Parts: sequence; structure tokens; C-alpha cells
Amino acid sequence: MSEVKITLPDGSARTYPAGVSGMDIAKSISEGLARNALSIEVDGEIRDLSRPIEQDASIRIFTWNDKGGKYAFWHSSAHLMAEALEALYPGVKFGIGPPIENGFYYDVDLGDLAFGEDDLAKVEAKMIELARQNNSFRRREVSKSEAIEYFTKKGDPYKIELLKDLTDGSITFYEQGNFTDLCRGPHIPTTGYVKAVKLLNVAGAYWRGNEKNKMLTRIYGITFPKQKELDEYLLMLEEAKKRDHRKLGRELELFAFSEKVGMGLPLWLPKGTVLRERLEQFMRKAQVKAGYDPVVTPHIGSKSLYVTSGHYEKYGKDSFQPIHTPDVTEEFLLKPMNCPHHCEIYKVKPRSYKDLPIRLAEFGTVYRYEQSGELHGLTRVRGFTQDDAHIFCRPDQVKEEFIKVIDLVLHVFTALGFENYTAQVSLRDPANKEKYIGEDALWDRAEREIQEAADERGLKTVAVKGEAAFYGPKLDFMVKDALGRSWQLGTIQVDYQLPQRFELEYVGSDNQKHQPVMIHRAPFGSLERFVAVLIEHCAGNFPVWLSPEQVAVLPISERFNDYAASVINELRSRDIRGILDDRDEKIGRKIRDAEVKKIPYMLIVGEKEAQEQKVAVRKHGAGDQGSVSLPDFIATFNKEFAMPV
RNA sequence: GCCGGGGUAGCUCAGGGGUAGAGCAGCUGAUUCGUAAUCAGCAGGUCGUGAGUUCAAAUCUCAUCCCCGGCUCCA
Repeated sequence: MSEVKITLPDGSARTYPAGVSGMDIAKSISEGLARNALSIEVDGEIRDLSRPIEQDASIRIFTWNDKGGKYAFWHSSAHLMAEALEALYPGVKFGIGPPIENGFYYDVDLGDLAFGEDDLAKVEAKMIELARQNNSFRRREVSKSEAIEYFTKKGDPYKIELLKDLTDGSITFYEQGNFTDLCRGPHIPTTGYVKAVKLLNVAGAYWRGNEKNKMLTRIYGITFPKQKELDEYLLMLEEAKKRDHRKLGRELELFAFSEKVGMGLPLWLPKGTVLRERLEQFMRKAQVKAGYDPVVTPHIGSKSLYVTSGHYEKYGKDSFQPIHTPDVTEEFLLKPMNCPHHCEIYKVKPRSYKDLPIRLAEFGTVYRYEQSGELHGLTRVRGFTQDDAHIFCRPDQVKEEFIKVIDLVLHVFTALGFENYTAQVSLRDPANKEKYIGEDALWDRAEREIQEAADERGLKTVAVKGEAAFYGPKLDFMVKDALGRSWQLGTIQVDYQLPQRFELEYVGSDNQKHQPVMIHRAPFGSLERFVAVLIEHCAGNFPVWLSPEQVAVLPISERFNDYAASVINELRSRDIRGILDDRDEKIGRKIRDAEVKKIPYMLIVGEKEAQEQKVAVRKHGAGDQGSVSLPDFIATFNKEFAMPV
């Protein structure tokens, strides 16, 4: 009998009879590994543990602790849910059912059946019942004709559509219990591995993600090998909800929405405005240092401005419609972008190559008509303020300028403690070139320059096709919110198109006219979205320098209100934002209220403090810190109160 | 925009054909207090909005607006 050499992740090799299964190997290594093994990677391909290995190979056995193990687990769970659905709702048609980052979903066509949240519990129960049957997932290779015949008989049109894109020889079925699905795999050994099931929600999803197609019902779920892990996950979700910026925004009185003002149009309350203005000041400082010139432009612009820029053609019909004047020939648009205005600033006078780069910065408030279903707290709104700037530079300066902007973005992220961001190079979709304007050569050049600049700063980037702006590729900085949803914050974009459309030029050293290149950039992205993500990032416990209220002075009783007032006045004279709680309440109550408001420092003053001219310092979330004189308190924490440089 | 789920007091929520409820917040009074909720009283809602069914609608029907979870979109 022939043998195969199996190389393990630690580099050691073992010999097994040819046709050995992943599970056999796991058993030969340890009982525990065999018990926890979910899938196996064989020469880079993730497979079922049951598949025989016929040739020498490097392997890695995946457990719940590996992404490859979890994915197999959740993929199998999707099949289990499908089996349950088919048992409960005969005739249900299946789309796709993949594992996702946290769990899995299956897109199904339930015909006329209205499937609501109430049905989820029923399906959950059925899934548990089927899991207990501990059926094996069996893999079977089928021919294309056989597969089509099967799904034709079963009446599953979506599967047949999927099969059309597959070629003979690569088609496999997986069966467990009474359920058979077209599937590439891999799967866990049996359904019995699934011990805990939670179906989270139902949502509509267009077949194949195309809004022209039929909308299927998408059921999201998550499963675990242990009930305890599910309980922990659900608890984690509860905790995440407490960080939701919409909830904290209301509780901390940062912002609000009003139906009367209009959906997606945030109202910044006094405390939110402090926070926002501190961020603006921080950025202004950094930009002055980096050689930017602040400018201000109006909130509306003549329609022709956007016809020139191309925005009107691209977005005009889906946007806020033009504003009319008594003179019917005039039309203005609420500005959806600041760049056209800035182009016109560039054009106010002839520019020399010696003037470049010119960096025009503006906290520009823009308005975009987002679809109603898209609005989401502060992260997706219809009116927002970008920390926008446009850099007009010579072609030979693009990379250097781009790198400087990356540094600025990283400076912001570092100052605010964002460590878990992804840098995404957003490229054209080569299959849909009509979505973009401009020549191929310029696009290629811009895409190359972005990648080079990112590499030069050592950024780990992910390139995503089809995410570019219509006028150019971007480098986007993505951050996740409390519930794991990804949002774009900072963005840097190279643009050769607008300079062309606006006929921007400069006189070169050769005394000839040349076209500058534009770099659009916004390190925050928008103040609104940035604040939203910041709130969730720090759960409302802002860095002290950003905190709307930095210190609460809490007199023990009315008798010490005068001393407390002198303390708060001294703080305010040092530009420290404080409140005085001189209500007729007990100190425990005042402390509790200040804690709930997440005020970083509480200064408690009573008999002793008034006599000794001290303050009793209490830190939010950390408790009593002892008494010091007020000047000592200010000196000790001054760094925290001041804006970082 | 599409699919599903929701809108009851400022907030969190109960009530599901028969005169609108609680806790917290608010106001008034008492209390003058040492590190996360003092006590008492009062006030507060055309039950998102508009139609319809009914003797009677917060409750049932329809429409509409807004919110929530996704999908599509995102200059």
C-alpha cells in the first residue's frame, strides 16, 4: 500500500497510508484535536475532514479558533437552517447561503408566505431538532447535467441559474439528512456539532445583489458549538448596543433629529457642538501647520457649475432638485461637493508652477439626497460637513503631496486612538468602465500613484475594485462601529478629471501652460460620521480635551456653594470647561449624575476643602483620587485638558 | 427606493374594542447632607398623521410619515 507524507504546520512530517482522512490525522495527533477539528486546509485548499488525501501535502487542521473552522461551522449551519426551512415550509426555493464574519445567512424565496420575526423561533427549534439527529454532511461530485436535472425536478430556479456559471467537474453536492444542496463546501463532519442556534433577523435581499432582480428573504443567524458561547455573544451584542451613537447622542445631549426639520438633517445640541468645534480646531491647527489655506464658499452654486464638474450628469436626477429664483432662467443647486467652488477659487488668477502646490481647505457643509432607507444616525445623513481640502499640484508633486496627506490622516487617527482601521485602495471596476469619466491612461497612473504612496508609508492596504469615485481612485480609511459595521472615514483621492473640465492651468518653467492635478482629501471624512464613530469607539467617554464638560464641581451642601463658585470660575479662566452642580441634592446624587453624564473629573468641595483651599478629585469610572489644591489639580491634568498638537 | 419589524409622557416601557398607566426626568415643598439615585406632592399624552369599520378605536382596516434591521446606493 502506498503512503503519503503529511507536513504539519510546525514543519514536522508524518507518514500515513494514502487516502488518509483529515479526521484520521487529527486522531493520530491527539484526542482533543480530533474532538475539536472542524475542517482542514490541504495545500492551501480548505476541505472537509472526511476527504481522503491521496498525495503528499501540507496540512493545517482548523478548529473553532480558526477562521477556516468557524466558516465551515457556519456554512454547515446555513445548510442546517435550509433543511429546517424545507421541513417547515415545503416548496421553499433557495438562493445562496454563505458564512459571514459573524454567523451566516440564507437567501430564500418563500413565495407568498409572509415570514416575520415570529417565525424565527420556530425555525430555531427545528434546527436544534435536526442538529440532534447528528447527520453527516456527505460530499458528492455530480455532473452538470445531473445537477440541473436534480434542481429542475425539485423546482429550484436559483440553483439552476447558479449552475449555469459552473463547469463540469467542479460541481459538488452536499447532503445531510433529507436535504441536498449545491455547494462547494467544506463542511463540518455532522450536524451534531451545532449545539446553540440563534436566528437574528430577517431582511430583504435582491437576488444576486441586483435591485432589478426579485427580492428574496434573507435570514441571518449564528450558531455555536456551546450554549455558553452563544450566551456570551448575545451579551456582547447587548453591550455593543449601549455604545450606539444614536443612543449616546441622545443621552449625552450631543445631537438630535426632528421630523419637522427633515429626516437625515442633524441638529447639533450645545454639547455636541463643543465636541465638534474642538475637532474642527484640532484639524485647523494641523492644516495650518501642513500649509493649507482656509477658504469659505457658499452653500449653493449655479447649476452650470455642476454641469461643468460632471456631478450634475452623474447625480442630478437623484439629488435635491434645483432651487429656482424669480428669474426662471436661473437655477442653483445645494452644493453636494466643495471641489467645484474650490476650482473656481484656483481660477481667480493665473497660477505659476512656483505657486504650487496650493492647498485650499474648508469645513464645507454639503447636501446630498440619500435614499430614505439609507439614513442612519449621524453616519449617513443628508446634510453634513466635510473637513474638505483640495490640493492643486504639479504632476511631479502628486506622490509627495499624497504621502503628506496620509501622514495627516494618520496623525488624526493616532491623536484620537483609532488603531483598528483598514486602508482601502478603491479602484475602478474594469467591467463597468462606463461608470467613470476620463482616459484609461490617467486612471492607471492615478491608481499606481495611490498604491505607491500607501506602500511608501508602510500602510497595509486592501484593494477593492468598483469602489472608486466616478472621477478617480481613492485611498479610504475604514473604521468599524460598535456593531461591527464598516464606515469610511478619511478619504484621499487623486483627480485628473476636474482640472480638465474646469480648464485649470498653471504656467510652467518652460513658459507653457500645463494642467495641475487635484487631490481631494478629508481626514475626518465628515464631522458627523467621525463624531458617530468616535462616540462608539470610546463609548461616550471622550478624551478629556474633547469632552463637552471636562469638570463638574460638586459642593457637599449649599453652605459651600460660594467656594465651589470660586473653583469653577478659576477653572473657566483657565479655559477648562466645567459645570457647577449647586442643586439642593445630596453629594451621592450629584456624583451619580456626573458619572452618568460621563464627565471626566468631579471636584467635590465641602467643609474640609473650603478650609484648606483644596478640591477632592474624583475621576470618572475610577473613583476618589484624594485632595489637592486647585492649582495642583490644574497643573497635574493640564495636558489632558489641552488639545494635542 | 425595496423587504421585514416598529411608533403610547422628555426618556425606558406596560396596556391590544368600553373614560390613558408605571419608573426615571421635570416642577413645588421639606431636607443642608462627604464619593453612583433623600422624602412628599404636583404636572405632563387629540396613543406618529389622515381616512374607514363600529353605539364605542391607542386597540381592527387602509393610506401616509418617521424610526429600527438588512438589500441596493453612497460625488
